[in-house]
Amino acid sequence: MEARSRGAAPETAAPPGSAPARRRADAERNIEAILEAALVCFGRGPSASMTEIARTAGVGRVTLYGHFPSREALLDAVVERSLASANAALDDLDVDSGPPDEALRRLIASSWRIVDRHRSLLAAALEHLGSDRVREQHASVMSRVERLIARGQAAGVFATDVPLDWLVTTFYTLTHAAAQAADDGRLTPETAPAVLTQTLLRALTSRD
Amino acid sequence: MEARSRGAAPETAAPPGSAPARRRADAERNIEAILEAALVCFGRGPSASMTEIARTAGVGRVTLYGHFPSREALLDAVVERSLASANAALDDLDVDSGPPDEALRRLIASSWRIVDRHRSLLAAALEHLGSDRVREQHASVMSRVERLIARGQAAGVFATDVPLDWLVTTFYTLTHAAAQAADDGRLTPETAPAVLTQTLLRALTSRD
DNA sequence: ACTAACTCGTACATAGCTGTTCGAGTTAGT
DNA sequence: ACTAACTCGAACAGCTATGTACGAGTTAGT
Repeated sequence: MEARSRGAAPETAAPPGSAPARRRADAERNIEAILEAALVCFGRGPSASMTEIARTAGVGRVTLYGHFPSREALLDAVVERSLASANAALDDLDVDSGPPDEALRRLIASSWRIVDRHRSLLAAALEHLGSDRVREQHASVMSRVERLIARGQAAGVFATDVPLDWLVTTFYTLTHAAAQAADDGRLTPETAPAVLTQTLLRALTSRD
Repeated sequence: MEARSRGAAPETAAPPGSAPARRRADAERNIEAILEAALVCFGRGPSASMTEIARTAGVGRVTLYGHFPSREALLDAVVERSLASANAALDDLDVDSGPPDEALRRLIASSWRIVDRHRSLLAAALEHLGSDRVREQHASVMSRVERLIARGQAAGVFATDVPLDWLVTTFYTLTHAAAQAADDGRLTPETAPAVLTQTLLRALTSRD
Protein backbone atom coordinates (compact mmCIF):
# COMPACT_ATOMS: atom_id res chain seq x y z
CA MET A 1 0.00 0.00 0.00
CA GLU A 2 2.99 2.35 0.21
CA ALA A 3 5.64 1.00 -2.13
CA ARG A 4 6.31 3.64 -4.71
CA SER A 5 9.91 3.36 -5.78
CA ARG A 6 10.42 5.77 -8.61
CA GLY A 7 7.16 5.90 -10.49
CA ALA A 8 5.22 9.06 -9.87
CA ALA A 9 4.55 11.39 -6.99
CA PRO A 10 6.49 10.92 -3.79
CA GLU A 11 3.63 11.75 -1.52
CA THR A 12 -0.06 11.17 -1.93
CA ALA A 13 -1.79 12.39 1.15
CA ALA A 14 -0.26 15.31 2.99
CA PRO A 15 0.82 14.21 6.46
CA PRO A 16 -1.68 15.89 8.74
CA GLY A 17 0.61 17.82 10.99
CA SER A 18 3.76 17.86 8.91
CA ALA A 19 4.96 19.97 6.00
CA PRO A 20 2.51 20.70 3.16
CA ALA A 21 4.32 18.16 0.96
CA ARG A 22 5.76 20.35 -1.74
CA ARG A 23 4.79 19.10 -5.13
CA ARG A 24 5.69 20.28 -8.55
CA ALA A 25 3.17 22.59 -10.21
CA ASP A 26 2.80 19.97 -12.88
CA ALA A 27 1.66 17.34 -10.43
CA GLU A 28 -0.61 19.70 -8.62
CA ARG A 29 -2.38 20.50 -11.86
CA ASN A 30 -2.85 16.85 -12.72
CA ILE A 31 -4.23 16.03 -9.32
CA GLU A 32 -6.78 18.76 -9.81
CA ALA A 33 -7.72 17.34 -13.21
CA ILE A 34 -8.02 13.86 -11.78
CA LEU A 35 -10.26 14.95 -8.93
CA GLU A 36 -12.45 16.89 -11.31
CA ALA A 37 -12.66 13.93 -13.69
CA ALA A 38 -13.48 11.62 -10.82
CA LEU A 39 -16.30 13.89 -9.80
CA VAL A 40 -17.73 13.77 -13.31
CA CYS A 41 -17.29 10.03 -13.76
CA PHE A 42 -18.59 8.99 -10.36
CA GLY A 43 -21.42 11.37 -11.05
CA ARG A 44 -22.34 9.42 -14.16
CA GLY A 45 -22.41 6.18 -12.22
CA PRO A 46 -21.10 4.69 -8.99
CA SER A 47 -19.11 2.09 -10.88
CA ALA A 48 -16.75 4.28 -12.83
CA SER A 49 -13.42 2.61 -13.50
CA MET A 50 -9.97 4.00 -12.89
CA THR A 51 -9.28 3.70 -16.61
CA GLU A 52 -12.30 5.79 -17.41
CA ILE A 53 -11.38 8.44 -14.87
CA ALA A 54 -7.79 8.64 -16.07
CA ARG A 55 -8.92 9.02 -19.66
CA THR A 56 -11.41 11.72 -18.72
CA ALA A 57 -8.70 13.56 -16.83
CA GLY A 58 -6.43 13.33 -19.86
CA VAL A 59 -3.86 11.47 -17.84
CA GLY A 60 -2.18 8.09 -17.94
CA ARG A 61 -3.57 5.42 -15.72
CA VAL A 62 -0.19 5.00 -14.09
CA THR A 63 -0.09 8.66 -13.17
CA LEU A 64 -3.42 8.28 -11.51
CA TYR A 65 -2.16 5.43 -9.38
CA GLY A 66 0.90 7.50 -8.64
CA HIS A 67 -1.22 10.04 -6.85
CA PHE A 68 -3.96 7.87 -5.47
CA PRO A 69 -2.83 4.42 -4.40
CA SER A 70 -6.25 2.89 -4.74
CA ARG A 71 -9.69 3.45 -6.03
CA GLU A 72 -10.95 3.83 -2.52
CA ALA A 73 -8.39 6.52 -1.75
CA LEU A 74 -9.39 8.46 -4.82
CA LEU A 75 -13.04 8.32 -3.97
CA ASP A 76 -12.30 9.41 -0.45
CA ALA A 77 -10.25 12.33 -1.69
CA VAL A 78 -12.82 13.51 -4.18
CA VAL A 79 -15.53 13.41 -1.55
CA GLU A 80 -13.37 15.36 0.82
CA ARG A 81 -12.63 17.91 -1.87
CA SER A 82 -16.31 18.28 -2.65
CA LEU A 83 -17.17 18.79 0.97
CA ALA A 84 -14.41 21.36 1.34
CA SER A 85 -15.69 23.27 -1.67
CA ALA A 86 -19.20 23.12 -0.28
CA ASN A 87 -17.97 24.44 3.02
CA ALA A 88 -16.17 27.28 1.30
CA ALA A 89 -19.24 28.22 -0.67
CA LEU A 90 -21.33 28.19 2.47
CA ASP A 91 -18.85 30.28 4.42
CA ASP A 92 -20.03 33.42 2.70
CA LEU A 93 -23.49 32.77 3.97
CA ASP A 94 -24.55 34.00 7.37
CA VAL A 95 -26.91 31.41 8.67
CA ASP A 96 -26.90 32.54 12.26
CA SER A 97 -28.68 35.84 12.01
CA GLY A 98 -32.07 37.03 10.88
CA PRO A 99 -35.32 35.11 11.07
CA PRO A 100 -34.70 31.36 10.80
CA ASP A 101 -37.10 30.90 7.93
CA GLU A 102 -35.41 33.67 6.00
CA ALA A 103 -32.03 32.10 6.71
CA LEU A 104 -33.41 28.80 5.50
CA ARG A 105 -34.46 30.38 2.24
CA ARG A 106 -30.96 31.70 1.73
CA LEU A 107 -29.45 28.36 2.66
CA ILE A 108 -31.58 26.54 0.15
CA ALA A 109 -30.71 28.97 -2.60
CA SER A 110 -27.02 28.37 -1.96
CA SER A 111 -27.14 24.66 -1.27
CA TRP A 112 -29.13 24.06 -4.36
CA ARG A 113 -26.41 24.15 -6.98
CA ILE A 114 -23.89 22.51 -4.72
CA VAL A 115 -26.05 19.53 -4.00
CA ASP A 116 -27.00 19.25 -7.62
CA ARG A 117 -23.37 19.03 -8.58
CA HIS A 118 -22.32 16.54 -5.97
CA ARG A 119 -25.47 14.54 -5.61
CA SER A 120 -24.46 11.57 -7.73
CA LEU A 121 -21.15 11.34 -5.99
CA LEU A 122 -22.97 10.48 -2.81
CA ALA A 123 -24.25 7.19 -4.14
CA ALA A 124 -20.77 6.09 -5.11
CA ALA A 125 -19.38 7.11 -1.76
CA LEU A 126 -22.13 5.30 0.11
CA GLU A 127 -21.52 2.11 -1.83
CA HIS A 128 -17.75 2.00 -1.64
CA LEU A 129 -16.88 3.93 1.48
CA GLY A 130 -19.71 2.96 3.77
CA SER A 131 -22.29 5.25 5.30
CA ASP A 132 -20.27 5.75 8.48
CA ARG A 133 -17.35 7.31 6.70
CA VAL A 134 -19.63 9.44 4.55
CA ARG A 135 -21.56 10.68 7.53
CA GLU A 136 -18.31 11.50 9.26
CA GLN A 137 -17.12 13.51 6.28
CA HIS A 138 -20.40 15.35 6.04
CA ALA A 139 -20.35 16.39 9.65
CA SER A 140 -18.97 19.86 9.13
CA VAL A 141 -21.35 20.92 6.40
CA MET A 142 -24.15 19.13 8.17
CA SER A 143 -23.61 21.15 11.31
CA ARG A 144 -24.58 24.34 9.52
CA VAL A 145 -28.01 23.05 8.72
CA GLU A 146 -28.33 21.57 12.16
CA ARG A 147 -27.45 24.84 13.83
CA LEU A 148 -29.95 26.74 11.76
CA ILE A 149 -32.77 24.34 12.39
CA ALA A 150 -32.01 24.20 16.10
CA ARG A 151 -32.17 27.97 16.23
CA GLY A 152 -35.50 27.87 14.45
CA GLN A 153 -36.79 25.34 16.93
CA ALA A 154 -35.73 27.49 19.84
CA ALA A 155 -37.45 30.48 18.27
CA GLY A 156 -40.65 28.47 17.99
CA VAL A 157 -40.66 28.69 14.20
CA PHE A 158 -39.68 25.11 13.44
CA ALA A 159 -41.34 22.00 14.74
CA THR A 160 -40.12 20.55 18.00
CA ASP A 161 -42.28 17.45 18.07
CA VAL A 162 -39.87 15.58 15.80
CA PRO A 163 -36.14 15.03 16.38
CA LEU A 164 -33.73 17.69 15.16
CA ASP A 165 -31.78 14.94 13.44
CA TRP A 166 -34.77 14.01 11.39
CA LEU A 167 -35.37 17.56 10.25
CA VAL A 168 -31.80 17.74 9.03
CA THR A 169 -32.34 14.52 7.13
CA THR A 170 -35.51 15.95 5.66
CA PHE A 171 -33.60 18.97 4.45
CA TYR A 172 -30.94 16.92 2.71
CA THR A 173 -33.26 14.34 1.32
CA LEU A 174 -35.69 16.75 -0.26
CA THR A 175 -32.90 18.86 -1.66
CA HIS A 176 -31.43 15.80 -3.32
CA ALA A 177 -34.81 14.79 -4.62
CA ALA A 178 -35.39 18.21 -6.12
CA ALA A 179 -32.03 18.12 -7.85
CA GLN A 180 -32.80 14.69 -9.24
CA ALA A 181 -36.21 15.80 -10.40
CA ALA A 182 -34.68 18.77 -12.16
CA ASP A 183 -32.20 16.45 -13.86
CA ASP A 184 -35.01 14.20 -15.04
CA GLY A 185 -36.95 17.14 -16.38
CA ARG A 186 -39.79 16.62 -13.94
CA LEU A 187 -39.01 19.99 -12.47
CA THR A 188 -37.67 22.92 -14.46
CA PRO A 189 -34.38 24.33 -13.23
CA GLU A 190 -36.05 27.71 -12.73
CA THR A 191 -38.98 26.61 -10.61
CA ALA A 192 -37.19 23.88 -8.70
CA PRO A 193 -35.64 26.08 -5.98
CA ALA A 194 -38.94 27.81 -5.30
CA VAL A 195 -40.84 24.54 -5.13
CA LEU A 196 -38.25 23.04 -2.85
CA THR A 197 -38.29 26.06 -0.58
CA GLN A 198 -42.05 26.00 -0.33
CA THR A 199 -42.17 22.32 0.55
CA LEU A 200 -39.27 22.47 2.98
CA LEU A 201 -40.68 25.42 4.86
CA ARG A 202 -43.96 23.60 5.24
CA ALA A 203 -42.23 20.43 6.36
CA LEU A 204 -40.11 22.15 8.99
CA THR A 205 -42.49 24.78 10.23
CA SER A 206 -44.62 24.04 13.25
CA ARG A 207 -48.17 24.99 12.58
CA ASP A 208 -50.15 27.19 14.91
CA MET B 1 -29.75 -15.26 -25.26
CA GLU B 2 -32.18 -18.14 -25.71
CA ALA B 3 -30.14 -21.27 -26.27
CA ARG B 4 -31.01 -23.70 -23.53
CA SER B 5 -30.67 -27.20 -24.87
CA ARG B 6 -31.16 -29.54 -21.99
CA GLY B 7 -29.79 -27.77 -18.96
CA ALA B 8 -32.47 -26.48 -16.67
CA ALA B 9 -35.93 -25.03 -16.98
CA PRO B 10 -37.54 -25.01 -20.39
CA GLU B 11 -39.14 -21.62 -19.99
CA THR B 12 -38.02 -18.61 -18.07
CA ALA B 13 -40.56 -15.91 -18.53
CA ALA B 14 -44.14 -16.95 -19.01
CA PRO B 15 -45.30 -15.86 -22.46
CA PRO B 16 -47.70 -13.01 -21.77
CA GLY B 17 -50.77 -14.26 -23.57
CA SER B 18 -49.96 -17.95 -23.79
CA ALA B 19 -50.23 -20.86 -21.39
CA PRO B 20 -49.03 -20.36 -17.79
CA ALA B 21 -45.90 -22.42 -18.58
CA ARG B 22 -46.36 -25.40 -16.33
CA ARG B 23 -43.31 -25.97 -14.21
CA ARG B 24 -42.46 -28.66 -11.80
CA ALA B 25 -43.13 -27.82 -8.15
CA ASP B 26 -39.43 -28.26 -7.61
CA ALA B 27 -38.55 -25.50 -10.02
CA GLU B 28 -41.23 -23.22 -8.75
CA ARG B 29 -39.85 -23.52 -5.27
CA ASN B 30 -36.32 -22.72 -6.40
CA ILE B 31 -37.44 -19.70 -8.37
CA GLU B 32 -39.08 -18.39 -5.23
CA ALA B 33 -35.89 -18.97 -3.26
CA ILE B 34 -33.82 -17.25 -5.91
CA LEU B 35 -36.05 -14.19 -6.03
CA GLU B 36 -36.03 -13.95 -2.27
CA ALA B 37 -32.25 -14.31 -2.16
CA ALA B 38 -31.87 -11.71 -4.87
CA LEU B 39 -33.96 -9.31 -2.83
CA VAL B 40 -31.72 -9.83 0.16
CA CYS B 41 -28.46 -9.61 -1.77
CA PHE B 42 -29.35 -6.62 -3.88
CA GLY B 43 -30.56 -5.09 -0.66
CA ARG B 44 -27.12 -5.44 0.84
CA GLY B 45 -25.54 -3.73 -2.13
CA PRO B 46 -26.29 -2.90 -5.74
CA SER B 47 -23.34 -4.95 -6.94
CA ALA B 48 -24.34 -8.37 -5.71
CA SER B 49 -22.99 -11.15 -7.92
CA MET B 50 -24.90 -14.04 -9.40
CA THR B 51 -22.61 -16.39 -7.47
CA GLU B 52 -23.53 -14.71 -4.23
CA ILE B 53 -27.23 -14.80 -4.99
CA ALA B 54 -27.14 -18.45 -5.97
CA ARG B 55 -25.30 -19.36 -2.80
CA THR B 56 -27.74 -17.38 -0.68
CA ALA B 57 -30.63 -19.14 -2.39
CA GLY B 58 -29.02 -22.49 -1.69
CA VAL B 59 -28.93 -23.26 -5.36
CA GLY B 60 -26.32 -23.99 -7.98
CA ARG B 61 -25.22 -21.15 -10.16
CA VAL B 62 -26.24 -23.09 -13.24
CA THR B 63 -29.73 -23.51 -11.93
CA LEU B 64 -29.97 -19.79 -11.47
CA TYR B 65 -29.00 -19.18 -15.07
CA GLY B 66 -31.47 -21.84 -16.05
CA HIS B 67 -34.29 -19.72 -14.75
CA PHE B 68 -32.96 -16.26 -15.40
CA PRO B 69 -30.89 -15.91 -18.56
CA SER B 70 -29.03 -12.88 -17.33
CA ARG B 71 -28.33 -10.76 -14.34
CA GLU B 72 -30.47 -8.03 -15.80
CA ALA B 73 -33.41 -10.38 -16.26
CA LEU B 74 -33.16 -11.48 -12.66
CA LEU B 75 -33.07 -7.95 -11.37
CA ASP B 76 -36.02 -7.05 -13.51
CA ALA B 77 -37.97 -10.04 -12.23
CA VAL B 78 -37.25 -9.37 -8.60
CA VAL B 79 -38.28 -5.75 -8.97
CA GLU B 80 -41.47 -6.80 -10.65
CA ARG B 81 -42.16 -9.30 -7.90
CA SER B 82 -41.60 -6.67 -5.26
CA LEU B 83 -43.90 -4.25 -6.95
CA ALA B 84 -46.56 -6.91 -7.31
CA SER B 85 -46.33 -7.74 -3.64
CA ALA B 86 -46.54 -4.06 -2.79
CA ASN B 87 -49.60 -3.72 -4.96
CA ALA B 88 -51.21 -6.69 -3.29
CA ALA B 89 -50.55 -5.29 0.15
CA LEU B 90 -52.00 -1.96 -0.86
CA ASP B 91 -55.09 -3.49 -2.40
CA ASP B 92 -56.63 -3.99 0.99
CA LEU B 93 -56.35 -0.32 1.63
CA ASP B 94 -59.08 2.03 0.56
CA VAL B 95 -57.35 5.19 -0.39
CA ASP B 96 -60.24 6.78 -2.23
CA SER B 97 -62.61 7.48 0.61
CA GLY B 98 -62.60 9.47 3.79
CA PRO B 99 -60.69 12.69 4.41
CA PRO B 100 -57.50 12.79 2.34
CA ASP B 101 -55.27 13.45 5.31
CA GLU B 102 -56.75 10.46 7.10
CA ALA B 103 -56.24 8.34 4.01
CA LEU B 104 -52.66 9.54 3.86
CA ARG B 105 -52.09 8.43 7.42
CA ARG B 106 -53.34 4.99 6.54
CA LEU B 107 -51.27 4.90 3.40
CA ILE B 108 -48.11 5.78 5.28
CA ALA B 109 -48.77 3.15 7.90
CA SER B 110 -49.06 0.51 5.19
CA SER B 111 -46.34 1.71 2.88
CA TRP B 112 -43.90 1.94 5.70
CA ARG B 113 -42.89 -1.68 6.02
CA ILE B 114 -43.05 -2.27 2.31
CA VAL B 115 -40.72 0.53 1.45
CA ASP B 116 -38.38 -0.47 4.23
CA ARG B 117 -38.13 -3.95 2.82
CA HIS B 118 -37.61 -2.96 -0.80
CA ARG B 119 -35.78 0.30 -0.38
CA SER B 120 -32.28 -0.97 -1.05
CA LEU B 121 -33.43 -2.81 -4.13
CA LEU B 122 -34.26 0.49 -5.72
CA ALA B 123 -30.65 1.61 -5.90
CA ALA B 124 -29.63 -1.56 -7.70
CA ALA B 125 -32.51 -1.26 -10.12
CA LEU B 126 -31.72 2.35 -10.84
CA GLU B 127 -28.10 1.56 -11.57
CA HIS B 128 -28.58 -1.49 -13.75
CA LEU B 129 -32.01 -1.06 -15.26
CA GLY B 130 -32.11 2.67 -15.79
CA SER B 131 -34.51 5.11 -14.24
CA ASP B 132 -36.94 4.91 -17.15
CA ARG B 133 -37.59 1.23 -16.70
CA VAL B 134 -37.88 1.62 -12.94
CA ARG B 135 -40.30 4.48 -13.24
CA GLU B 136 -42.35 2.46 -15.66
CA GLN B 137 -42.51 -0.48 -13.28
CA HIS B 138 -43.46 1.76 -10.40
CA ALA B 139 -46.29 3.34 -12.30
CA SER B 140 -49.05 1.19 -10.86
CA VAL B 141 -48.14 1.59 -7.23
CA MET B 142 -47.24 5.21 -7.87
CA SER B 143 -50.69 5.94 -9.20
CA ARG B 144 -52.24 5.18 -5.85
CA VAL B 145 -50.31 7.90 -4.15
CA GLU B 146 -50.90 10.23 -7.03
CA ARG B 147 -54.62 9.66 -6.94
CA LEU B 148 -54.79 10.30 -3.23
CA ILE B 149 -52.80 13.48 -3.38
CA ALA B 150 -54.76 14.76 -6.34
CA ARG B 151 -57.93 14.17 -4.40
CA GLY B 152 -56.50 16.07 -1.48
CA GLN B 153 -55.57 18.93 -3.75
CA ALA B 154 -59.07 19.07 -5.18
CA ALA B 155 -60.49 19.10 -1.67
CA GLY B 156 -58.26 22.04 -0.78
CA VAL B 157 -56.41 20.09 1.87
CA PHE B 158 -53.13 19.63 0.03
CA ALA B 159 -51.04 22.31 -1.55
CA THR B 160 -51.76 23.27 -5.13
CA ASP B 161 -48.94 25.75 -5.60
CA VAL B 162 -46.45 22.98 -6.34
CA PRO B 163 -46.77 20.27 -9.01
CA LEU B 164 -48.61 17.08 -8.14
CA ASP B 165 -45.64 15.16 -9.45
CA TRP B 166 -43.39 16.82 -6.93
CA LEU B 167 -45.66 15.98 -4.04
CA VAL B 168 -45.58 12.34 -5.07
CA THR B 169 -41.81 12.50 -5.16
CA THR B 170 -41.83 14.09 -1.73
CA PHE B 171 -43.90 11.25 -0.40
CA TYR B 172 -41.59 8.57 -1.73
CA THR B 173 -38.41 10.35 -0.87
CA LEU B 174 -39.27 11.05 2.73
CA THR B 175 -40.61 7.56 3.24
CA HIS B 176 -37.34 6.12 1.97
CA ALA B 177 -35.39 8.49 4.16
CA ALA B 178 -37.35 7.49 7.22
CA ALA B 179 -36.74 3.83 6.52
CA GLN B 180 -33.06 4.47 6.10
CA ALA B 181 -32.94 6.49 9.30
CA ALA B 182 -34.64 3.69 11.17
CA ASP B 183 -32.10 1.25 9.78
CA ASP B 184 -29.25 3.43 10.94
CA GLY B 185 -30.72 3.75 14.41
CA ARG B 186 -31.27 7.48 14.02
CA LEU B 187 -34.98 6.86 14.34
CA THR B 188 -36.50 4.14 16.45
CA PRO B 189 -38.72 1.71 14.57
CA GLU B 190 -41.61 2.65 16.85
CA THR B 191 -41.50 6.41 16.47
CA ALA B 192 -40.46 6.47 12.82
CA PRO B 193 -43.95 6.13 11.30
CA ALA B 194 -45.36 8.86 13.50
CA VAL B 195 -42.51 11.21 12.75
CA LEU B 196 -42.79 10.54 9.06
CA THR B 197 -46.52 11.10 9.12
CA GLN B 198 -46.15 14.37 10.95
CA THR B 199 -43.55 15.70 8.53
CA LEU B 200 -45.34 14.49 5.43
CA LEU B 201 -48.64 16.01 6.45
CA ARG B 202 -46.92 19.31 7.02
CA ALA B 203 -45.10 19.12 3.71
CA LEU B 204 -48.21 18.34 1.70
CA THR B 205 -50.79 20.40 3.49
CA SER B 206 -51.53 23.87 2.23
CA ARG B 207 -51.49 26.36 5.01
CA ASP B 208 -54.25 28.86 5.53
C1' DA C 1 22.14 23.23 -17.76
C1' DC C 2 21.47 20.06 -14.73
C1' DT C 3 18.74 17.12 -11.73
C1' DA C 4 14.93 15.42 -9.50
C1' DA C 5 10.25 15.14 -10.13
C1' DC C 6 6.96 13.78 -12.96
C1' DT C 7 4.56 11.41 -16.86
C1' DC C 8 3.79 8.00 -20.32
C1' DG C 9 2.76 3.46 -22.82
C1' DT C 10 3.16 -1.16 -22.49
C1' DA C 11 2.98 -5.21 -20.26
C1' DC C 12 2.13 -8.45 -16.50
C1' DA C 13 0.01 -10.85 -12.59
C1' DT C 14 -4.16 -11.56 -10.21
C1' DA C 15 -8.75 -11.83 -9.58
C1' DG C 16 -13.64 -11.61 -10.21
C1' DC C 17 -17.81 -11.89 -12.85
C1' DT C 18 -20.60 -13.52 -16.74
C1' DG C 19 -22.70 -16.80 -19.45
C1' DT C 20 -22.28 -21.45 -21.52
C1' DT C 21 -21.37 -26.45 -22.05
C1' DC C 22 -20.99 -31.17 -20.59
C1' DG C 23 -22.25 -35.25 -18.26
C1' DA C 24 -24.14 -37.44 -14.64
C1' DG C 25 -27.19 -37.60 -10.90
C1' DT C 26 -31.82 -36.60 -8.54
C1' DT C 27 -36.64 -35.67 -8.26
C1' DA C 28 -41.43 -34.89 -9.47
C1' DG C 29 -45.45 -36.41 -11.82
C1' DT C 30 -48.45 -39.88 -14.24
C1' DA D 1 -41.67 -47.65 -12.71
C1' DC D 2 -40.74 -44.90 -16.11
C1' DT D 3 -39.72 -40.51 -18.20
C1' DA D 4 -39.16 -35.83 -18.64
C1' DA D 5 -38.00 -32.13 -15.90
C1' DC D 6 -34.88 -30.50 -13.05
C1' DT D 7 -30.44 -29.87 -10.50
C1' DC D 8 -25.60 -30.13 -9.69
C1' DG D 9 -20.39 -29.40 -9.90
C1' DA D 10 -16.71 -28.65 -12.66
C1' DA D 11 -14.67 -26.52 -16.12
C1' DC D 12 -14.17 -23.26 -20.01
C1' DA D 13 -13.86 -18.81 -22.64
C1' DG D 14 -14.11 -14.01 -22.73
C1' DC D 15 -14.05 -9.93 -20.68
C1' DT D 16 -12.91 -6.20 -17.39
C1' DA D 17 -11.03 -4.33 -13.44
C1' DT D 18 -7.22 -3.61 -10.09
C1' DG D 19 -2.67 -2.69 -8.84
C1' DT D 20 2.48 -3.20 -10.05
C1' DA D 21 6.82 -3.06 -12.65
C1' DC D 22 9.85 -1.38 -16.15
C1' DG D 23 12.22 1.81 -19.00
C1' DA D 24 12.38 5.77 -21.46
C1' DG D 25 10.90 10.31 -22.27
C1' DT D 26 9.39 15.11 -20.67
C1' DT D 27 9.06 18.97 -17.62
C1' DA D 28 9.67 22.07 -13.70
C1' DG D 29 12.70 24.38 -10.64
C1' DT D 30 17.28 26.13 -9.08
